[in-house]
Amino acid sequence: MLDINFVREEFDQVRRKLRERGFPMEALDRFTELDERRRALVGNRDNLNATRNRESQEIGKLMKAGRKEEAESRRAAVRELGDEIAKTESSLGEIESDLNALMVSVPNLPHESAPVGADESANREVKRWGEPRAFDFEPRDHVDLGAGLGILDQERATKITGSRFSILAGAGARLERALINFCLDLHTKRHGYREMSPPFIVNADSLFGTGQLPKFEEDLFKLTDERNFYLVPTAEVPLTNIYAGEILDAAELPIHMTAYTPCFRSEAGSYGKDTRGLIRQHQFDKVELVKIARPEDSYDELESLTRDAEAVLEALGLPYRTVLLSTGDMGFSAAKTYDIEVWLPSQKTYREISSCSNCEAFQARRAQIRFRREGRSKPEFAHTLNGSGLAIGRTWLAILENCQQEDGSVVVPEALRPYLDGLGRIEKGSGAE
RNA sequence: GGAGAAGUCGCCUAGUGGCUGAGGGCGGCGGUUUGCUAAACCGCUAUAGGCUGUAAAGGCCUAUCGAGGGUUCGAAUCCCUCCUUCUCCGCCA
Repeated sequence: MLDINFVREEFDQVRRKLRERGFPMEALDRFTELDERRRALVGNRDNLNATRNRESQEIGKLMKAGRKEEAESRRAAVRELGDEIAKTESSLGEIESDLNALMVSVPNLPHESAPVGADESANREVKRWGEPRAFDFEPRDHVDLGAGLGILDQERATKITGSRFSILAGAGARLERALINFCLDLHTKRHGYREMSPPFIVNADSLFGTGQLPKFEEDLFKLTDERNFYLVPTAEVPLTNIYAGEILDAAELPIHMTAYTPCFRSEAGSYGKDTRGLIRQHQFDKVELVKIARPEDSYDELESLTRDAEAVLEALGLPYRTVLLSTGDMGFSAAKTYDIEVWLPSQKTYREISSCSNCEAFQARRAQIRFRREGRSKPEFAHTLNGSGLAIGRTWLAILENCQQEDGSVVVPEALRPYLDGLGRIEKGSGAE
């Protein structure tokens, strides 16, 4: 959510930046009118309340003094005042809910450094690491490799649940678990993040806080439970909301957290996209990085968070590139986003494996995450950041594809072997134990 | 799942309809005193919104006693619903 005072005072700038993002301008047109009417009604209501408070107190005094008739005669007038307050209150309620609906649907403003453009074609590559391997045979994709090794079973998963679910088996399942532990160890031991194990089910308030609700409900799995519970679409939601509604001490910042969770996404509207393999699943694992930082530090924190995610790929020896997303390609809550894309030999292209964003105060304002500087200053909204470090499913398939051998086996990256009892190569039968 | 108790300004607590538009204590901040500490004493002590105003500030008003409704001229206080926590029983990884 944007600061309403900022929207009012810098309306032209807000319009320009939202246009760069592709936000429909018509939606903004009602802002000024709603905002002005709201303030007028609030003033009105407050004055009426003040009068009523005074009158009621008078009545109290009269009662105490035993002047019952006088009190009684005043009572009727105050009752009418009450009706007027109720009327004002109800028109104010309508305006506020309209204004709130507008404010809540407006995406974050892009940072100045984000390339202006309508879609991913305007993204700017900022880094490339590693050389895509030159194969002396035709590389297979991870579906062929995984099925061939008996470590990936999509058909049976479809039987159990449906499409876009999968079963990892034997060494495939162990590889997934190894990747989770590897990522967590790297981020906790080397990068200084605190490991958290949050709920995998969250309430609607939490999803509102990070920006998934109310606009993107169709992307979520909602429980039929009468409580408004949802499966987590990413650990960003529970982690960022840990400090919702709190005022932190400045000395506590920055907070660096990491967590492994499964992620559940309904992938509504993505039918026909990436239907083959593990690229786009309804359930996938992810190790997430979340930071809560002081505003003046948040862009440095974004750089280091992105570095922390890149470090995973470097440790695994997987070639990647990092792109700075354009204004039109960024997510709802982000002010600036780097996507990290891993090289996939089967597709001969880089595919997203991590997305690292600075949300500035956008989420903090929704979730009321504040901090107080030393001394007695007013609480300020913190900045929140998040990034994948990494998406485990996509890392799993990237390893299969990049480390495949002509015979269909897969050489395990050195860094991962301690997590697999020294297993150096996944070949047929190697995961049977 | 059943039975009971409770949720007040960072913490503890007073408060059963109108000097509570929330009192006290602790903690914190500022000050007085002091060779230095300590003690003592004095003052301050939340968040949000509106109006006004400014170099900053300040001033006035409103709302907030777990949340939301209701009764009333007036609700921390009475009524209803919900949430959370605690205790006991049952079940359970």
